[in-house]
Amino acid sequence: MQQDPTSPSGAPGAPRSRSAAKDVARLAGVSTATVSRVMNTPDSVEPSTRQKVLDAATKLRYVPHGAARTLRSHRSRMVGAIVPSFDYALYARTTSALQRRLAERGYSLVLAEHHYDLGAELRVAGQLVQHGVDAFVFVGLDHEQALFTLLEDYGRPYVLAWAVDPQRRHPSLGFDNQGTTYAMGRHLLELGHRRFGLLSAPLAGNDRARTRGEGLRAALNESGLALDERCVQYAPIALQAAREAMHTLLALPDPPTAVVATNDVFAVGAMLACREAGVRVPEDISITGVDNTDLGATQTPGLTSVSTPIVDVGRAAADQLVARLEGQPYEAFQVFPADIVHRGTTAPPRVGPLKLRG
Amino acid sequence: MQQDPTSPSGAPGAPRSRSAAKDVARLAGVSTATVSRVMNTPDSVEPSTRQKVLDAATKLRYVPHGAARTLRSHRSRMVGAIVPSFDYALYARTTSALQRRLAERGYSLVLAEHHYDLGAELRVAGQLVQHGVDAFVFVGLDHEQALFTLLEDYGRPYVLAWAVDPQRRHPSLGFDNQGTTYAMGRHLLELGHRRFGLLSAPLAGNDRARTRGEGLRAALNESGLALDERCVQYAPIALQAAREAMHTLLALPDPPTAVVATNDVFAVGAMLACREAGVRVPEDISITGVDNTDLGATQTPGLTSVSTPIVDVGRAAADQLVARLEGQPYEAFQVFPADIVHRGTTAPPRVGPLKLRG
DNA sequence: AAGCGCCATGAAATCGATTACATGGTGGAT
DNA sequence: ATCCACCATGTAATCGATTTCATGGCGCTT
Repeated sequence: MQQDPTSPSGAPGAPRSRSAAKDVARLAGVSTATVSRVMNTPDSVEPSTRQKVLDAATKLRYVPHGAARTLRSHRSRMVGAIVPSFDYALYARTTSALQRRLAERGYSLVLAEHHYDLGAELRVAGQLVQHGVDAFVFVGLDHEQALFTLLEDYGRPYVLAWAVDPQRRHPSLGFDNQGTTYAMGRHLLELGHRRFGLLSAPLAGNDRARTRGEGLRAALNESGLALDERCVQYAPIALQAAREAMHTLLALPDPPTAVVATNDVFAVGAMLACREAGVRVPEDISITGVDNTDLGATQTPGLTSVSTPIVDVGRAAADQLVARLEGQPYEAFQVFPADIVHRGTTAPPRVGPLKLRG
Repeated sequence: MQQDPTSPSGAPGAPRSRSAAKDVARLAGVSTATVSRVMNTPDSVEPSTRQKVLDAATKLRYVPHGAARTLRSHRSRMVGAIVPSFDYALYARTTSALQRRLAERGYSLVLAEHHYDLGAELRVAGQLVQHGVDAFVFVGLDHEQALFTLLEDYGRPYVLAWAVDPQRRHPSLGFDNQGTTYAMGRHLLELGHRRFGLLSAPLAGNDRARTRGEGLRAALNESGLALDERCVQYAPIALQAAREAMHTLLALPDPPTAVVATNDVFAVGAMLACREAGVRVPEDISITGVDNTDLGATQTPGLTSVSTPIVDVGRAAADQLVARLEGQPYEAFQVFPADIVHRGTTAPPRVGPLKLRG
């Protein structure tokens, strides 16, 4: 099905006479300045004139030329969000909330991924600055210094989401990542667990993973316990990688009785590995996640997890950036609560040794 | 935590002296025309001159002004994708593949949702056209006629993804949606099922749901069977809605022995309902999904589903649009295979009546 | 050595809106 | 009745790059 590039299929090659402000001005018998005023500050123009302009604009199906507008006014009404990955349901939900809120306020969302590569994040941000994006949302606290330099050079407001900067150097909206796994650690300690595993994303450039790991360690330290480093596994955020990591843990001579995963994907991957190995959850081993996704909630048994306020974060990010772009007051730092959701994957530790199938 | 709008936190108010082409030109001792040529058609300028310009650009950290470039050249290097929802993992994966491929070719992705509202889709597309987006990806075949008019008026290439237009009026990349459920129907018929349920998204504006429903009906018709309309449930794409719809089906005096869901979310929602009602899958009832998501694959038992080639679709969409924007030949229509993935949710029908718990 | 054409480069018009400044008219104050 | 202020509107400069067109220089041909 080779298609000739000049074929009319899909859309014709040339704009079929896009009408510009001057066309509207001519038809309405006013100047382009007045057309512009009608579009931007309607109150500043006489109602009868305004109506003439609006009628003309409708008749000509006039749509302002965004690039021209941006060039002159230095505002594009586009907000960029650069997230690690669309593929993890969490980012998708935040992004969805963000986009919805922005759209309500007349802004568009430009979205990009960096696949956990902060260098890529910087490059993409540069591209978006070039496209004239007005403001940015980034995920987490870890970023290249050059990213902040870029944003300051170009005067672009930004907000970090999903975590709150303890030093308050950057506006940030999120929740207590460390608290999520700390709470899980406490819960499991109270159930009687003493030997823990940790399933984490690679730490480089990922403060969420790092602080979540620290949460568990903090809980253990409080009880005079420490994490055996052989029980710590790092893997990219994917079901299969988590599954393999869990198999490694299960193959240990003395496997943990409780495994804390820093997100639900890892936890579900771990459950998969347990199923394959014939290890029962929670009777033989307890597993917990973070983020409270449908993926975890629908497992058998349902995954005990922490509900993170990701929709609030998305909405708040939109609100903050729009407020800043429009010179309104705003809350630079906001912390939303994250609550543990008890389901069926935790129980007191098994007594006696773990028997693997096969 | 009120923040003064003029506060320096986050980013300073004004661009810290962005340098423009004329600055680079001055430093390199050339004209702005030459700077432009270095950026766009490097081969057309003397290597020594080119190097001087590049050095100057680096020194001044010159970044071309996208809006100015778009205004003059009528190209923004932005591609828009308007999907029903980010929240469904499928769209996220396609979008991810799309973005990655576009980024490789120097294009950015502008993303928006329409929440299954074709009017909203049209409005958002209008906004993006206004922002100067060069080309568009839409999901499915059902769209407002005005959308196509808009795109033609402004000469914007577009491609429909996730389905292939049987009349070939619009460039489209996808797979055989009807075939997915047809295959499931055949499979279940061969297992001996005669009484079917259908769990579907609302049909309005959703050709994927419609054709998937038709696939099952076609399979049944071939065997001289018909779908009992009381066994057809429509629900928004959400776990809870699907769960409730399934409870309705189970409460029927004569419930189906096999339920075909038009996507994995519905199927998993149905599995949830079965668990709650004490109905065993697949012994008491068979359930199938479409899209082969992790959500379905990790259930117990694993959901039998159809693997849809969504990553291929995303990549192909990027390739086609870039080719068209750059005047290269392209494939206007592409069909990718979708394969059934057998897991554990189908079995021959139970003999004897279904007993509900509680 | 003269002439021709090509290539690299510069000057200036241009894209389409916003906006600073200018202007004319209207209403209110005195 | 006069003057001032203000408001609605128009005129024209401007944003920053691309692109058309013009030009000068160089090499090649004969």
